[in-house]
Amino acid sequence: MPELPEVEVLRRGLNPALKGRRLERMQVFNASLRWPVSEHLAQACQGKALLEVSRRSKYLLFRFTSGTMLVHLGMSGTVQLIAATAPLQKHDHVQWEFEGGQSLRFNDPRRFGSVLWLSERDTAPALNTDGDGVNHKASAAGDEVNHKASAANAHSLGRAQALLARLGPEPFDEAFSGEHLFRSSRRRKLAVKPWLLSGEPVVGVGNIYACEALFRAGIDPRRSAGRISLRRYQRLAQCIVEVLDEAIAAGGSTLRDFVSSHGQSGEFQNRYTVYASEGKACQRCGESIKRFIQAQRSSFACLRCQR
DNA sequence: ATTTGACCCTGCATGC
DNA sequence: TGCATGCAGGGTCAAA
Repeated sequence: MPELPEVEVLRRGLNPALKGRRLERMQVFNASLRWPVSEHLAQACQGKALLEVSRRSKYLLFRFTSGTMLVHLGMSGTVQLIAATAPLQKHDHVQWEFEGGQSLRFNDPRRFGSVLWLSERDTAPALNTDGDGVNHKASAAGDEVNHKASAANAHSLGRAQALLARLGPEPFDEAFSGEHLFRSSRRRKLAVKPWLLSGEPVVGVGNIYACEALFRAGIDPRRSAGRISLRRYQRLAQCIVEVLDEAIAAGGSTLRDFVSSHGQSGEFQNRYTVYASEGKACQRCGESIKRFIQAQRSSFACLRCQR
């Protein structure tokens, strides 16, 4: 479901409702997500005030006074504001009850999502993931009963840090530009579309918006990243920002199940030019839109307009 | 060092 | 109606 625009729409909906409120209780109904939800997570954030909901890439970051909770929605995850007493739905896995009766629920049929914790100490500085990973492997190998719980906790902690440490620039940051795309792509043979999806040159761009941005920029998704000119990358960078901006303004894309924190559907799916449009006429030239597979993902393009 | 393909899991649409 | 198949917005990981 969620690429950057959808996650950003959620973030914007959550802040007015939850910012500044104390978290009274966190309940885990099903801990088996992408990684097990740490048993210590609830204990770490309960009773703390939520300072702000922010976003990095496709991760929602709930900044508490004591640390940060990271929520990733995977393919099918949603978070919804709801009354704490509302009946549980199928695939509701986690609930956070805030003061004043406002609650947030995490629902995810496919369970590709994750809920992880970063303690205050590790939140701000420390991008020192190397030493971290080694330590946790060592302690997990030791595996005494006494240390089991803390090792599991430390592991999920290192996990969150590692996820954030590897990310490329945000598309709306100054660090992101055509020059950046051009420089970081030299000698890369990988096709430009899977390269964009890798999160290395830019984060938050998923399958839909990669297809749409490449169409706007007139670039064939199959072209090697290293064989695209600076001029064309400048255009692409601009198109990526444009597409994401427009999608956020439209409330995101609702293909199956995406809804905002208040249950609103997005509208951007009505403005796709190529995504999910196989066989339709290209809006620019009338040629039939083609679908093909790259890195196990569907790509859509007009092969006359995109070179 | 890059790049690939298998895999994580459920739900839905399609065709037989 | 049931059943098998293929597909889906995310990402990790081992192996080539």
